Amino acid sequence: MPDQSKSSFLEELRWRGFLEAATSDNLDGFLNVATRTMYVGFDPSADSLHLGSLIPVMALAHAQRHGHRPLVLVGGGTGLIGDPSGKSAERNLLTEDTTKENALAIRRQLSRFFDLASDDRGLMLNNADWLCSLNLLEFLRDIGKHFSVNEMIKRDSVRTRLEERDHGISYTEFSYMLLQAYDFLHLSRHWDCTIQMGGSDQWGNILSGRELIRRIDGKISEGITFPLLTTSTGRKFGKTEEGAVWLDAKRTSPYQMYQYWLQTADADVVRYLKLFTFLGQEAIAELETDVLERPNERKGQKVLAAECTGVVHGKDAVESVEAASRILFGQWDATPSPDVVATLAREVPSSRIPRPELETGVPTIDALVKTGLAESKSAARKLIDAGGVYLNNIRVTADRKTITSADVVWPNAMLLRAGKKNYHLVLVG
RNA sequence: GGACAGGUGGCCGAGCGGCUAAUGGCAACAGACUGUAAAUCUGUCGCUCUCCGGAGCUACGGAGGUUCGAAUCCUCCCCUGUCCA
Repeated sequence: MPDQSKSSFLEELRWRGFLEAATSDNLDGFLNVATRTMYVGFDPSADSLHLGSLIPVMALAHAQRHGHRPLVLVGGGTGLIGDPSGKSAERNLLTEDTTKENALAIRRQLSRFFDLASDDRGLMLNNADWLCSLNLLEFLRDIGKHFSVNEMIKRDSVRTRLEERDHGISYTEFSYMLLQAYDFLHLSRHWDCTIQMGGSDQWGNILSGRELIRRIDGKISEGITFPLLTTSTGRKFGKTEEGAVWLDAKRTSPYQMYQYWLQTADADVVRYLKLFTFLGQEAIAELETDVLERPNERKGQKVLAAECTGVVHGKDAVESVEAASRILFGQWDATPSPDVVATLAREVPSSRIPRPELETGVPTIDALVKTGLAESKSAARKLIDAGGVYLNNIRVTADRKTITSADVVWPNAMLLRAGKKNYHLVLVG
């Protein structure tokens, strides 16, 4: 990892578009003086991060590259309470054991972005370790005393909840900001953590923590918030129709992740290159020109997809995924080698069908449902009617086609497709 | 605890005894055009079956009831919001 000066960290965040707001105008000076420890909180409700968490992850990675110490705070304690407004029953049932397991999985993923091997390079803590043993009376007396309800209810996040018709706010949720402020205080005391970063919705919480530290310990700490990312079409970044794009290959295959990045809109691609790759300013400027002058080549998207998928899943995975994509979206290969089929089988969603079943014939509709390309039989029927189903790249027409062994044109495999880009490889045998 | 207002399909939001699988908008999906974009146009959008004409089943917070017939009326319950000397 390149060793750059500490002060340029902020500059890097700035040109890459990470900076939404900062608590001080003189953060440069603050960062210049020493190696700073800076933390971001992560939610351990799943055993994997998804692309929505990528901005803070990248920010922490840049921090380490600039000589600072990233601190990952897993919200194991706050996760036990859960967000009362969230309807997800799952979240409230989180046990301490699950959050610990999840934290381990998340740690593995983060290690691909920055070094967590030694405490002085970067570290990961779980707030369950100090929140669970809190004593209510002591907490109210020592911490609660520093919070003015008058100010708390002025918070945007609280006020909208108070004013909105159908959402109230429970006492538990209202107290959440105290806990997060307390986290910051704890980290400041025990790990010399002086900076908290987070999404722009965290601004208020960050300020609370900063204020608490100032009042109780008389120390100065700072905060940085990141912009809320939306796609140019207004959709939430990192989500597809199927849900979040996860970093875990078991949840979202490298192929799917690669495809997600590849489908980035022209209007977003440069912004994403800055935020989600480690490419330098010149390299990105070059790609920007490419996107402007030859948008149809989608070079920016290709680099973005390769870089991002590469960090998470490794270079080999990228090569394999690119090969698969070439076959599916490039020239149709009527007689691929078994190698090519194997590559596809690794990257594209696939399933297996026994040859005897094919001898009797499988209705296309059933195949669509079984492969998950259609949600129900009637959906599959409608899909065929609309002309959106392809077997081995040939449109399946409305007649009731049965798939038989005669359709196995590839070595022990058939390619089923719904729409333009939903492929499913059916392996035979 | 009381008074009032609400709970309709992924979301918003109409309907307020039969013509309602439920207007409209958004989202989503497919097709055309393209660059595996965007915009636009067309179609689809509860489930199952279909000779593609349609047929059956399940749905309007939950459970009962009135009625030939209920998302619509009644009773009880649950949930949400607003207000309360």
